[in-house]
Amino acid sequence: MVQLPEQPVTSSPAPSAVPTSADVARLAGVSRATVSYVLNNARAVRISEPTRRRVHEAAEELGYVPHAAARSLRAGHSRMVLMPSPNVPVGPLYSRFINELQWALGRLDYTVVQYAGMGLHGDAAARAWAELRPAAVIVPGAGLGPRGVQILKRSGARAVVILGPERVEGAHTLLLDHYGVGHSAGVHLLARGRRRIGVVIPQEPGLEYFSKPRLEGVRCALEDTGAAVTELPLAYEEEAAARIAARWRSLGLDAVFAYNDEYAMLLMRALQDDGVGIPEETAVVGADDLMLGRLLRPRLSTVHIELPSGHGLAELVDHVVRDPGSVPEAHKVLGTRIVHRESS
Amino acid sequence: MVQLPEQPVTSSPAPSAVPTSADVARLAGVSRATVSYVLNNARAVRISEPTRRRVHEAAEELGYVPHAAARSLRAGHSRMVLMPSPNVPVGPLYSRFINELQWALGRLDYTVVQYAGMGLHGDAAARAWAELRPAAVIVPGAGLGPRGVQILKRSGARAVVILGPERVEGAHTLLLDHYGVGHSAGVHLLARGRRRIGVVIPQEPGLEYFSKPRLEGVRCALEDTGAAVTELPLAYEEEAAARIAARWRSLGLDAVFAYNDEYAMLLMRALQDDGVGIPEETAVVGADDLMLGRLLRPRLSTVHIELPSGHGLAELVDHVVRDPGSVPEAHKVLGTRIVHRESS
DNA sequence: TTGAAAGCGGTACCAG
DNA sequence: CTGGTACCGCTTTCAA
Repeated sequence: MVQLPEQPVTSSPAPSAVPTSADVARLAGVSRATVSYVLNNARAVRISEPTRRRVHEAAEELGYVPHAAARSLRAGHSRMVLMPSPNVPVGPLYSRFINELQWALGRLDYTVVQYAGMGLHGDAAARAWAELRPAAVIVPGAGLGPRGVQILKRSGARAVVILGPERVEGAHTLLLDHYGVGHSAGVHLLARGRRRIGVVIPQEPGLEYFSKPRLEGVRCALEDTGAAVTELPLAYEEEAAARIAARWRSLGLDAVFAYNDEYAMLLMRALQDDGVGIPEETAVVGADDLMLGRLLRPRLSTVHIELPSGHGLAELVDHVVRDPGSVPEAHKVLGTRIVHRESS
Repeated sequence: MVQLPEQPVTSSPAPSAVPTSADVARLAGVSRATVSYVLNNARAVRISEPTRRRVHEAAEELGYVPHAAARSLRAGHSRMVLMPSPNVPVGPLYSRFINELQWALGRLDYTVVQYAGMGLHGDAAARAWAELRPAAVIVPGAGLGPRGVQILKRSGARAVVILGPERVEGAHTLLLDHYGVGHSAGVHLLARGRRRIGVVIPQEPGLEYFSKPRLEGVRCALEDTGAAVTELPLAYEEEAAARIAARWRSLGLDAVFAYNDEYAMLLMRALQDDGVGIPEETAVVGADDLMLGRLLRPRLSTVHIELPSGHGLAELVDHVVRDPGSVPEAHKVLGTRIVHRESS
């Protein structure tokens, strides 16, 4: 057997070439199989201590890092949980939830990956996600239909969990009850004796998925009560708020549901600057129960939203991955409750 | 040639098995090579129109989605940009920047992936990222040293860009000048005639990477001026702020730099509730130039931070990926400037 | 205890 | 114009 001089025997490794397990094997003087056994602590097979050491040293010296794609290709499955990142600005409430979820999934040994889809919609997006062959997909918001779910399932996703406004065939849905948010606010304002209620509609694109059901919830709460709803389009800018405030008295409203606490702060400030008394003249209710609501004067009444715990969702995902069908398309509804402070 | 009855000829496809390009080929009655050519619009090869149609139909019928791992394994490289997601709560400023960056990279045909590392630190984290063989890595914050950079580079990353407080050997660094944020605030308060300056230190874990350099910046600005700094540890809770406010006059401070606008709002509210005059008795300066600062009364002075445009950073990444070395370890410093309003 | 070899799913070269 | 085939890097039987 002739030794081909692929590389000079000097210790300088091939420059700018990514080391593979074969390189490690060569350097350690063993086979690739042995390298795999050692680095994965294979329990089914016993490798002598000197060999283990040589392999580890070789791996260390070369700076070897296994290739995840090759591994999961061979394994036929991965432990990746894919979460398309919403391309709308998300609030602090939601990002805390995401953080918690990621942490909990990490503890269950999943690799959580947020995927920036940029503008892909519906089935095209689903196809792009499916290319990564994730074990599970967690989709926030609307935009994924039954077809998309099927694409994901057919390409190996064991769990598809949707955090959205409505049930989707084939997926486990956690209903985010934005309708209920508006409903709570409406009921509350009604109980406080208000009858002409404004509802802020954010003009920022991407928020309509949330704002429309919230509006609908208010509408529904007021049905057959003699109270009326007025839509108030509002961009998140001081000037826009000032314009609304300037014509406030002509609107003749005695209450406003401001979509969330941040828009509530924006509008409340503009109203106060124009001398509108809160809550005497106009009651204000926000949503999300952020810290800033407690810091306003008067303190802001708000709709507290009970997101599922990231921990709980992580366990749901894990259950479904391990045994799809064991959890029966559980679509839970999430709680909302009014927090009455001083602004209403 | 005998036709083996692998499947009954009924249209029901193999259940619960992920279709591969081989399945598509079989169904279309062509070879895998042809399938690949058709689905990738290979320009070097001309495939007859009828064949193309058959392949597309077969792919459609099976719900075929290519396997990204297999593809990039074969190709030897990917167009993935990996961005470890910071496990500290990020503000709206930063998340807007991230969004913009993801969008811009998407336009350049990169697949942006945010990776939740959960608790992995330094080299271990770098190794976990390297397993995915990304074309580029964008690391926010500190925590990645030269060794980690080398691990990434050795495993094929063409670009490593760090958004952090200090230069790291081997990586392209964009210095986020938190030191400068504090410095701007200090200089401003000094110019307004303040001499005894408090600096809020958030107690939330993970924020020390930002708060320490900001504090240092204030310290440095006051050096040899006879002015003095007092550290004010503060958790993001009303009670904590109230406790500080209660002993405020005993602290004898005439100004405070509140880390950012949110902490500024928290503290300012507590001070006002205790009757401390702002800015007469105590000047308050925040940072980040958030909308909420403009909504406070008095309006909040703040340090505006000039983040790089996501677009610009995306182009930097792209340049480095296409020709590493063409961009000389560019470490740019980001601008800060004071926005003087009413609270100081 | 270790090594040889067969694939996982795609791509791209080379023949036909 | 299309089919055969050799890889990419890794795991995992099966033999030695």
